[in-house]
Amino acid sequence: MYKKDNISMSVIRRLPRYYRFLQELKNSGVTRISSRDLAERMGSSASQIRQDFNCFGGFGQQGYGYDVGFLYDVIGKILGLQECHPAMLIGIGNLGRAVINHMSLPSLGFSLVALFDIDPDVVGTEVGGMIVRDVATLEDFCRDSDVETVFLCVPRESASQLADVLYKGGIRYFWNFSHYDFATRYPDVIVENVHLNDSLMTLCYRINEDKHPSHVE
Amino acid sequence: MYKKDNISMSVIRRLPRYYRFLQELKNSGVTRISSRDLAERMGSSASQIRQDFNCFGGFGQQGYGYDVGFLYDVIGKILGLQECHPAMLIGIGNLGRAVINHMSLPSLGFSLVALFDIDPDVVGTEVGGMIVRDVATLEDFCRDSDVETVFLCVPRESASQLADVLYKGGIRYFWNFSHYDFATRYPDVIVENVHLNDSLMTLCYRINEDKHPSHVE
DNA sequence: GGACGTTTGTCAATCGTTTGACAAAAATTT
DNA sequence: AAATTTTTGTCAAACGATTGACAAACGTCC
Repeated sequence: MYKKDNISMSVIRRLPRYYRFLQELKNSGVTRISSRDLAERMGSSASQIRQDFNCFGGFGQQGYGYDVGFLYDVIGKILGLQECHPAMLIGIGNLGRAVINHMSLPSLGFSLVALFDIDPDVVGTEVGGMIVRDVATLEDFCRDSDVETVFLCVPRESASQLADVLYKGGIRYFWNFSHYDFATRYPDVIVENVHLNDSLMTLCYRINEDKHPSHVE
Repeated sequence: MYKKDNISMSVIRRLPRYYRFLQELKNSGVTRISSRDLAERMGSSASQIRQDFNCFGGFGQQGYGYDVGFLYDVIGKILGLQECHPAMLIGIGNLGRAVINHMSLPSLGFSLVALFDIDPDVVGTEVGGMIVRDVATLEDFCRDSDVETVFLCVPRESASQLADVLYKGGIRYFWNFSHYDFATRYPDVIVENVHLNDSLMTLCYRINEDKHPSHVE
């Protein structure tokens, strides 16, 4: 597949949203869509949509538009969702369980191969068809497996304690819910942060802005 | 407080991160910091930090830098975290429970005043010191209360069913974990989305990119 | 208190992203 | 089959964000 040299993060972060909208269209039986139509539905611009898709080559046809099913598949391929990156998840609290039980990881390019927790009451129990391991065995597990991805569903302090073990164990890909900053500490890791606090603070700002226009107090 | 006319979202979304780093500095007893120091710790640039802060007025002092405690407080004020926006949360699953039990909402500008779920086994139970209400009573609750904010921890389908009830009930601020798109459907609402799927797909892309440089398959 | 080093606040330059415009290509209509 | 309409792919312009540079202000040292 053709691919522009430098795809910007802005484009990449829009791909999952395109994917979602195309899935919807597909499910509701729509087989073709123009950039203008799609832009209207998504609240973006036709120009941007065409620009984005053309980073990876021309998938459309003049006078016709884009084939919904084809485009959906193409974006899935670009994102690499057919892959199956083995991942481990640490922290079997509510958040960890939400990920384990309510996300379709295989359709997102991952498969969970191990769960860890520190709580003796949780270690040894079954969650999502797997037995939760003791986080004390994490180092061994990292050494003996080829897993490179971790979903980190623990508080900041736990994350800071685990960081070195994970890095030394060869983990390079982090889906990080903690407030621990991996990217600044390890130069060669790839981190995707989900900071619920940050998101909520941003909402707070925007609400205040909405209620008291043009003045910060 | 002074404030530039148009603060860009890029700046706003960096504020919570500044806030977090400043809190750390404060906790470890650091009382002053220069933009250069802070930039180094955060992996950003001194120039950007100064530019960002100066959107809201000059909080630093030449030859000295920034007072950590003061700056921390100022950013808290800018974000409006001293506010206490009443919010309701819908969807008492793992995700909802994670928010209820593990986030310090009062320090993020919110307070939970009502919980809703659709599951008869959950309705009536106590979670986080509150009794879970039946989502069937949502419409009444919206009418009788002045809550304008909802934390939506339900799947897409439930969100689409609730959307109109919420909007008609006067809800205008959404912290949205579902894949339902409020912003494109209601013009005058403020939505802060947390899309776990999108985040994970992005990680998948970046992993593939890392493993097979410069070629998408 | 004067000289020197530090660091901010700010402006301009650079860089990246989004938007607008239009030729070329395909579909559709007549 | 020619004319018209639709729509892409792409290039350039406009816009927005980040970086770099430097004067002015302050702190520190002697």
